[in-house]
Amino acid sequence: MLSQINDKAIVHVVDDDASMRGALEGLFDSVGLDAHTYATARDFLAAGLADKPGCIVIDIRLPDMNGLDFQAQLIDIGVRLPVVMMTGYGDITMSVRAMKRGAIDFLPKPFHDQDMLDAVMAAIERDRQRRTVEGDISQLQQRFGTLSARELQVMQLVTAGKMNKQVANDLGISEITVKIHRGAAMRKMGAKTLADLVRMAEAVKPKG
Amino acid sequence: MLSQINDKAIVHVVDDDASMRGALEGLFDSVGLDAHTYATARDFLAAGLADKPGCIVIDIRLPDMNGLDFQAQLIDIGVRLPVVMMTGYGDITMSVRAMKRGAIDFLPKPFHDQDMLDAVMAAIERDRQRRTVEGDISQLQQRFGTLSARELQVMQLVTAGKMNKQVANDLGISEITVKIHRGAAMRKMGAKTLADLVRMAEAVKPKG
DNA sequence: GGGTGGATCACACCAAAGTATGACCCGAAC
DNA sequence: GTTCGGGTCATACTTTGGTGTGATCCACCC
Repeated sequence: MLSQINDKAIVHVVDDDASMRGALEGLFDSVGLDAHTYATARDFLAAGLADKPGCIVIDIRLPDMNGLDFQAQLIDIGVRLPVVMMTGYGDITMSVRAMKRGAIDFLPKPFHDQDMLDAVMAAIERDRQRRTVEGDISQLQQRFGTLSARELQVMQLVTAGKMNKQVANDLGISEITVKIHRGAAMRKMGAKTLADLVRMAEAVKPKG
Repeated sequence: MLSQINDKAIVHVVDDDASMRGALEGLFDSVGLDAHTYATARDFLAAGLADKPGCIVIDIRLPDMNGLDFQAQLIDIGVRLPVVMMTGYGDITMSVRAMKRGAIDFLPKPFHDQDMLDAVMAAIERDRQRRTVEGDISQLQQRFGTLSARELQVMQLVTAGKMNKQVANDLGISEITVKIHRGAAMRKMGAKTLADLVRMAEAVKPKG
């Protein structure tokens, strides 16, 4: 799970045109990128590699599904791989829709190899950064998971700025018990100071 | 400065076509939006309204400047108004470039009135949200400005999790002096608790 | 030259935080 | 039924935090 961050990035190419698949595979190989190709959206999903680091290059015209719909579906099912769209017959409306949904680039065919490489490199970099940030947060969330119900309550009130006695009052328990839970929360979270704990609480909160 | 947040949003329309300017002005008026129109990029800049809330609708073809270059220039000179591009002859490459630079939408002419209104409404909302967030931060930064050099140093070390005696050691002063600066910083920043102060420090830091 | 504000520090005192020891209750798991 | 973890609490103690009073020094400004 955490090792994914160090996995080598994979470039997934989804295009019904076999010659294009071959050309792109050769292009990515030539710069040392690991490329997987698929003729259909279904093939990509069946491969089960959607959680690994990398990005996905999608042609607008696919046998089983419109490329834009595929992009939307990926978002729906939680696949966060950055998308590079390409097409031979697209129009402005399509490109704008893809970009609004967060596509890294939208390349009309024929494109220059370098443009595709630039887009893919940017996509991989974005994916890497996202995984780094989310990895840190999931690590924190994991630690949060080790907190007991009481410890979590106490921690929330403490990081909100309340004093031990206020927390005790709010929870209907004694101050000494609050201190115990507070200390336990600090230990479990790996926070050496209250400032650390506050930052941890802030980092996890906005996520959801 | 802060009152801008409550100012009414202005929709700036930059298009060399007088009939289009008139049509858009009528469209925006019809939904209660305050519209200003300009024939050239220069005219817009001369109006000096770039800091007020709102958004800007730009035609790709302008007399004095390409619309994409205008968009890039706005970014360069720090105008953060959300951009809606429109064009009668654009291609995919243009639309992608505009979207990569953060345009809200890119509408080929002729467009449906509703599409333009949707884009402008989304642009105004984004502008509003940005101003809200940045307003909060600038308010904090203003308070930071009232801190003396020592108070700022102490606050930074304190929010980093150091104890008063550690801060005293780091700065080569006595602990009692640290307490005084610390208390002054709390008062000036309007922080009732250390947790508040930590959050303020966090909110200002990532901005830069 | 007197006023202002920043920085420094001491002394004293109280409030709050943090820790250790020991204890009890309870439910779930073995 | 015994063990284990969570939750509860008390007593006692030390360390930090926070405030007030009073004071000195210095730079700057009118």
